[in-house]
Amino acid sequence: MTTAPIPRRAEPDVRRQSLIAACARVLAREGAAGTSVRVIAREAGVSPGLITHYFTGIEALIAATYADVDQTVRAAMEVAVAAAGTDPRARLDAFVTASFAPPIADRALLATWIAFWSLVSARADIARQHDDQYAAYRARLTEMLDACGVAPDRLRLASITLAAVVDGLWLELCLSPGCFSAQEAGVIARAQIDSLMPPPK
Amino acid sequence: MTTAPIPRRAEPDVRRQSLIAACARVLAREGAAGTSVRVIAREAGVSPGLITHYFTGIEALIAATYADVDQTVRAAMEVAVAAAGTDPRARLDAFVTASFAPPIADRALLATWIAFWSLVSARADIARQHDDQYAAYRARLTEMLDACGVAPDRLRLASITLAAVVDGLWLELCLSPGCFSAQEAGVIARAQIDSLMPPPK
DNA sequence: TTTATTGTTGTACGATCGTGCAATAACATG
DNA sequence: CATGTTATTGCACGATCGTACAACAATAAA
Repeated sequence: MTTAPIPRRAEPDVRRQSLIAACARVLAREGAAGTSVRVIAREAGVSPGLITHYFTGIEALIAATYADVDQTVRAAMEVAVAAAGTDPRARLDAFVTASFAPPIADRALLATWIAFWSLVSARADIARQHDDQYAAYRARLTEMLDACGVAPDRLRLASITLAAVVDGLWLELCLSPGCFSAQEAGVIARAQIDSLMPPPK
Repeated sequence: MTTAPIPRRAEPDVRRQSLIAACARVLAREGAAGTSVRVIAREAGVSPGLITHYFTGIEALIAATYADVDQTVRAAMEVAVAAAGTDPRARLDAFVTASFAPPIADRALLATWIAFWSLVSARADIARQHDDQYAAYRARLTEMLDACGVAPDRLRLASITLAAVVDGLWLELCLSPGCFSAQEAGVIARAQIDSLMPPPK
């Protein structure tokens, strides 16, 4: 978890990434209320001024952190899907199962998500970023449901349904880990997929 | 939405409630980042010191606001259920349908929810309050599923499933209102209930 | 080695934060 | 009207906030 010490003078991309990682760590540890420029800078081992140098402000840093987390999640998902082989149903199962396992079901990730959500209501550009990322997520689900033979006129509601189930389970799994297990969440989500499948002929 | 002007000296319960309402309004308008003691006080038309007089701190006020919102939601739910008559399935349908209509599906409510969630990771007492309130919510769902004849050994997963679907739909409906409609959410949730029902004999 | 470039530091600024506390004002009781 | 109670105010305090900017330091080019 601890990052390797970064040389005093780092390449912009490396430093940028280290600031994003530090922001995610602070959000997870302190919560959104305790996340400030100075705390993040200390966490990253740099001076506070450097954050202003790389980002317009702290909200831009949170937005960038959210985008980064989103990309991490997406990559982990695709790895799980690729490992499941070529059967469309097996790939869809792997997709939802991965949603409840590390590194996706993680308190640190949730903290970033929540901090980002808290900006959606007040800032239009953040709201659009959320719309875009969520649309891409549902589009991916739609693709996989289509490959499983779900009828085209049912695709829209089916993807919304599956996204809602997975999100609801993921959220509660992170917020109240003692309530039910990741295994149970997987069972529920796969049963949900069953009920969305076209009837066998 | 605007509250009637409160007499300079109010009964403690009335004043307390007006501070909670002001906190909810500020959370909805400014987001969690812009919610401070002074802003809430100005919104409520009182001096900043009064908030310290009624609450231990701003986090206690947010926790109280969350508890109040939870109670409002619960009351609205029960009204909808009672209006649905005595048929268990009709009552359950009314329960989930009400989740996607005002005053439950509301941006102001969501803002309070998110602000509260952002405190869960960092504060143990807040985490327990969340656990308790969510357990009560699922217990109510379990009751209604039981009344519909769901087998006892399926009750646990069934209630978790339905709670996840409703939560996921509610969350996305509030965050991205343009993505799908409340009517569509209702259709999805009722279809979910269908698939949880015991097979007709 | 000298020069140019630029990542990085450190600090200072004004604003706002949450909180504590004495003073004030409204109401109940006599 | 006088008196006690308490809701409420208004301000001051120290801390922390986000940001700006001049100085510094590390690297590449000449």
